[in-house]
Amino acid sequence: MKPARGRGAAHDERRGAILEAVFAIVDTEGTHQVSIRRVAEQAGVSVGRVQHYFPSKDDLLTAAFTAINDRGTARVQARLSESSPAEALLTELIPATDEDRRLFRVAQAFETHALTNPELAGRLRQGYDELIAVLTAMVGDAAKKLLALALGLASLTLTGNLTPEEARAIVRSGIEKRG
Amino acid sequence: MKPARGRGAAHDERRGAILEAVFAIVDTEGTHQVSIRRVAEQAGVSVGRVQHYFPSKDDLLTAAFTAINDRGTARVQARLSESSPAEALLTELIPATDEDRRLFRVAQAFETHALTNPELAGRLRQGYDELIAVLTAMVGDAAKKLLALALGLASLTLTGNLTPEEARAIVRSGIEKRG
DNA sequence: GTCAAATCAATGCGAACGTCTCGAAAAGAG
DNA sequence: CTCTTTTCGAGACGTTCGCATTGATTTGAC
Repeated sequence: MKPARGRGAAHDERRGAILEAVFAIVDTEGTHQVSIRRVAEQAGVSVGRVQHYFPSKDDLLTAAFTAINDRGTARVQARLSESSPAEALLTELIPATDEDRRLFRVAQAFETHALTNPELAGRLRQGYDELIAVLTAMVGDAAKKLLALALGLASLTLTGNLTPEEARAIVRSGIEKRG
Repeated sequence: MKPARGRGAAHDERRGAILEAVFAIVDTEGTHQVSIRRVAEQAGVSVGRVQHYFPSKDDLLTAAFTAINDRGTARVQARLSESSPAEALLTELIPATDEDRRLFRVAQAFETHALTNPELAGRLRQGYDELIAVLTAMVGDAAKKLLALALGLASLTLTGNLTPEEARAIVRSGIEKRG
């Protein structure tokens, strides 16, 4: 019936593989190149399978946006038990490895996309609000300022104007001055 | 001959009108909706005219990117003669009016687009480097930090997590602490 | 005036697009 | 086993895309 679907795991696996293909395309070729056919080709599956798991292109893009958002918040949540939470949290917002760069580039692409989509815009804003709330509990009124600093540093790191090391050093200096 | 083109002014005027149509579409519907036909419709001209002024879609998008970049730097340059240049410069990086929001949304869209286009990426990086150089002459080593702060605040303003007033107040506080 | 260049509307082409339908596998329930 | 449901590959549909071509009109140089 409803909860049948194979063994259950295969379902999520195949869904995830399709979303991975979306991320790969967005990262290397930009959101413009995302099409059902192109995604199917990248994932090495048929168009029919993509349509089965994501009935419309909008469903596909929305799911991809959600997955990226979840991955980002998971990344942040994983740092909340650290000894120095604020610093760990903020440095986690700076892309360091190539894999990080991929995640951030894709995230930025979807964030831009979300600005012209009311539903996604709402979720985007809510995600940042939650992050601000968590940070405020740690560092008080400086939360928004530190978050903005980290976001700006991440952006300048993606463009190549800053190295990840520079960016993280600046984040740390920002916390020390006004933790 | 070459420099003939009507009275000269008409040429640039019509070119500019087409680019304005691109901006309007990017702002309200996103970069995905930009097509030759859609731009022509938005501008109220024929497809042929658009093709005449911009032989390929890539030419059109590159010209739009350049125009947005120039508009942004012009905005910044206009502030360089102020009494308190650093603050004026940085607050100029925060969108306040609806017109500002439009400019920044379009700029962010093109910036994201540039991340997957080597040529545009180079120009984007160079633009920020020049801005960093100007700021460094004003406030020293704090330049990168302040620029990142302003960029992050602009981003959070676009998402609606901050009001322009909040953002500008935070920029000012950042300059005072470590001008 | 002549004439070449610039301008631009109209139209067609091939490709790619999102979506739908149909039927065949595959798999779990009974 | 049978049967129902899920899975999904193959193909066609109508639309829209970027781009090229064609020819008419306008324009400035002379």
